[in-house]
Amino acid sequence: MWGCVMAEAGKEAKAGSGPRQSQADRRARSRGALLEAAARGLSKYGYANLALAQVASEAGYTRGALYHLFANKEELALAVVRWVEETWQAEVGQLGADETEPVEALLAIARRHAVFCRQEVARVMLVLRVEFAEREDHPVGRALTEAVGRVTVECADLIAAGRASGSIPAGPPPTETAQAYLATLEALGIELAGRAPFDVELTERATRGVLGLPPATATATGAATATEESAVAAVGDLLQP
Amino acid sequence: MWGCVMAEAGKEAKAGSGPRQSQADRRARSRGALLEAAARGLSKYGYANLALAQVASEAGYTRGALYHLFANKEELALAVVRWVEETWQAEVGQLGADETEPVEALLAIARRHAVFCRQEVARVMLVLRVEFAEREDHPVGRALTEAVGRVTVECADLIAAGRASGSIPAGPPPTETAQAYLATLEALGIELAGRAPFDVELTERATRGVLGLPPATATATGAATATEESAVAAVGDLLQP
DNA sequence: AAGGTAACATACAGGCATGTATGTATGTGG
DNA sequence: CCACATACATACATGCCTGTATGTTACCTT
Repeated sequence: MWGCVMAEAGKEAKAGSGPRQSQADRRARSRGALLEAAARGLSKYGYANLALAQVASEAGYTRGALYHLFANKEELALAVVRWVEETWQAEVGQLGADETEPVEALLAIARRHAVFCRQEVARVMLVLRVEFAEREDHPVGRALTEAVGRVTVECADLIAAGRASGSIPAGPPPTETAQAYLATLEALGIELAGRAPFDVELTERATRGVLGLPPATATATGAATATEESAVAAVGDLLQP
Repeated sequence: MWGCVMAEAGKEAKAGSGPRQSQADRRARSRGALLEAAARGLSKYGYANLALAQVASEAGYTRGALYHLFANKEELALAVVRWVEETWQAEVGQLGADETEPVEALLAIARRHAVFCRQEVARVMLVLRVEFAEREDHPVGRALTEAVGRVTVECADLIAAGRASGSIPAGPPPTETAQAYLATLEALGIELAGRAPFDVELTERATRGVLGLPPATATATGAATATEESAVAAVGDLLQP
């Protein structure tokens, strides 16, 4: 939902479409441009190193606009976190409910996540999580741990269901396995971002390993990724660097 | 070599052993205590959020001592990076040369790395790498990319050798596979730190997956980890939190 | 034991970024 | 068309942290 707003919110959108525009439009455009610039800045420099003057500048504004749209630096970061979380949930996490088989859901999430990470904004969550992992006193840290906690529970449930149905072999407790699954996803997504098509391939390999599944046969892998690739191609177009 | 110095360099070491101590001893102790405090601080707060006053305070000194032992904040961080890298190489990476079989070397490295990560200082590399990944203009960023690059080459060579000998199945290029292998190690080490024994178990699972190996049989895993555990137990004692 | 030097502690100066207060232009409603 | 609110820009105040300069204590040499 936010994606479309963000996608068209660029530098030229400010003075481009016409001299007459409603206040709500101006506000939405400005907010979107600033959010996107903040997301890029956060993924590049992290929270502490992020200078709000540069964020506003890259969005085509000054700090005045930023402090008019967001209460402070913290609120800006929280808004970015919420936006990325919603986008991820809509583009990737949703598959957890769609697929009927838990194993297929977990593998589909893994593949889509790898594609999702081809956008540079995917780094935001990792960067902030690393920066605030040991600092849960900070509101941003709390928001992140809560967000990750929700996803972890979903994946743990999928793992437990898969084990109950026999499609996933036994192993460490579901929570720890889910944490390992998500950590692997995150790390590989970042590390191999843009190195298509190996990002998807290696992500699936690692995922299968964590879940205790044997390596996929060449034909099965090819078919699965091929069908996923086409369905997933549009994800990368939401935010083109 | 540095490890022993660091291990005995605590707050009480300053005034404990006796009023008479050589200048070199004082310098080494102070440097060690400051390095350890800096490593803890970096892993908790990152580089930008690290206040040198707090580092010095936690080590039992003031900023004056710190600036006497290290030229500036940057040099301090670089010293921490070098120290962690040397420690890792001695305790974990060395296995790459010891083991004769490439596969066994890679799996041994993975297991030992999981144990290595039970120390909180292991987070330092990840934290700094995330903070400086997109900023190679910074000397700390360069030092990190160089350090990671060296390890990546070693692992890529091991993977290539294993594939040549047939013990590792074919897959993505050795460099990308090595990157995925190391990223997985790093992420799981951090995420599962302290969750023994699942950290080792899940790390080995993910590693086998990345390399394209089938899941280890229960007996093989137990035996391997059992022998490793005993040989590796001492590693965690180098720096007890 | 006394001068000298190294190991620190304390005090001072400067920069950079956040947050706020004020000013200006553009849309909005009667 | 005019009062008003909203969207922004500019200017100011504040705080924290780095880096340096100076002072004090402990050790080393002869």
